[in-house]
Amino acid sequence: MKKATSLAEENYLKAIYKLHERNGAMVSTSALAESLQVNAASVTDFIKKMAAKKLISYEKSRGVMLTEKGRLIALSIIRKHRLWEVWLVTNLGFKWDEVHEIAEQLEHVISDELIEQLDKHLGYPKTDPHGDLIPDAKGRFIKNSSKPLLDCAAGDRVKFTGVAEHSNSFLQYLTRSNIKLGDELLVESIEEFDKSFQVKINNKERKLLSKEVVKNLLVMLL
Amino acid sequence: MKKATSLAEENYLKAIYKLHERNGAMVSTSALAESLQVNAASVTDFIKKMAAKKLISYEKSRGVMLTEKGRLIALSIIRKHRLWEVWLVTNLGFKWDEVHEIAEQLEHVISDELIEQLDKHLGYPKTDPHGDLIPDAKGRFIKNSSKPLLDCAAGDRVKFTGVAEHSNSFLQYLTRSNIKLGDELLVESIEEFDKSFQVKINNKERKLLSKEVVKNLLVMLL
DNA sequence: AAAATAAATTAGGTAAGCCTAATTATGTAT
DNA sequence: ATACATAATTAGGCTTACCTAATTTATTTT
Repeated sequence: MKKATSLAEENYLKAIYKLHERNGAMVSTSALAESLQVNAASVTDFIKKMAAKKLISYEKSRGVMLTEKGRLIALSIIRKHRLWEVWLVTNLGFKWDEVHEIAEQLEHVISDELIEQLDKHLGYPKTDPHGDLIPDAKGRFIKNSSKPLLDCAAGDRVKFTGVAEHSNSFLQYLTRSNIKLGDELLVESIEEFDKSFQVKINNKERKLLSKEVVKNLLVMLL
Repeated sequence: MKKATSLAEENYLKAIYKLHERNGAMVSTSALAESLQVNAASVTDFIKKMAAKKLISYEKSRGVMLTEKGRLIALSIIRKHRLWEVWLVTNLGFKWDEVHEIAEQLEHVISDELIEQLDKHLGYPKTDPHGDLIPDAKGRFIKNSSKPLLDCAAGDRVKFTGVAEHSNSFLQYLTRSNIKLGDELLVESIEEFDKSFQVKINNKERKLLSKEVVKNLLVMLL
């Protein structure tokens, strides 16, 4: 029951995975430093050690990428994080904007048996409370075809399936606006000037959503 | 959300609490070293720092005791550990001999809100899967009057409420012997020579239990 | 292309929590 | 009370993961 990967390594791997997912290609020292809230010099230090362990590949002054080994560990952390989030929301009654910090701690608990039992207990969920996909035990996703609402056209009927922005302020804005995962949205019109969207939610309320909002709402065409 | 008490401190506090509970009075450096599986010199080092933080009182070469502050932290860790064990057994289907290591990790997750929600979710259990009492959020126990079966007399009818020994081998022995928490035990006879007990379980099976076993079975008179 | 700016790296340090080896206290037996 | 054994402490080191300051490398701007 010895720890193969330290807490810090797990956090670096997760951060690299997420930064790569957002921006593609190599992840820079400064991006990592910003994301992990540590000094860039510490990052340089640390990534050298991780490269020596073959968790990442590192091109000096150019950035890092996950190796397959590193990618699988990152995905297992993400899997744990998202399963715990599901549990916190569905079993303990937390709100979607309250679970991140707690899941950040729970994700580091080590026990394959635990996480498989948790998965089973939750009924093998495919997504977390923010609509993010949950990889399986082998790091595989069931990809879906969601895209930003911003990319939709007037007249489109879509289902709200996830968020591209996970800040509490955005999640709380959606909660206050009574927009929930799974809601049906009808794009009634798009304002040319500022790309704000007039939408009808669940065939009931009408709402005006700013470009900043529609950019961060992920939807699937119905 | 900064950590007031480090992981190591939490483990020292818990170990001191448990050693004190078992042996009373001051806890020695060597007992702590043995319990935590670290070198005695490391313990001396560490307890000096903890004493400086007023988590324990330390009398050089004599041992340590928890301060009220330290005791409350120790109890909060024990509370978390036991609540998680209840969850692992009742919700995830683990056996009573499979939960300790996982709970050792979960007990360090920090969130008062989480632990109170968990407590509620579990229906405010008073004991963990081994019959150990769960302190409330303020560190208070509802004391019960259990004692070792060894202290009982022939003819006593008792309920099996807990174990004094938590090793997996003992727990597994009980499982194999089909003796579970809550079972009713009738002491039919006691062998004078070796203090082995002939008991009848739930008014059905007869079993012979060695002194080593009856010493570690905690029971309440019915 | 040179100069200016930004990003990354190197060098040298720190704190936490552990270690071994050497020394000092304490408790026990004679 | 002295000698012996055991327990505790001190001294000096190590590793992990961070830091600051100085330097080097890469990217822009002029």
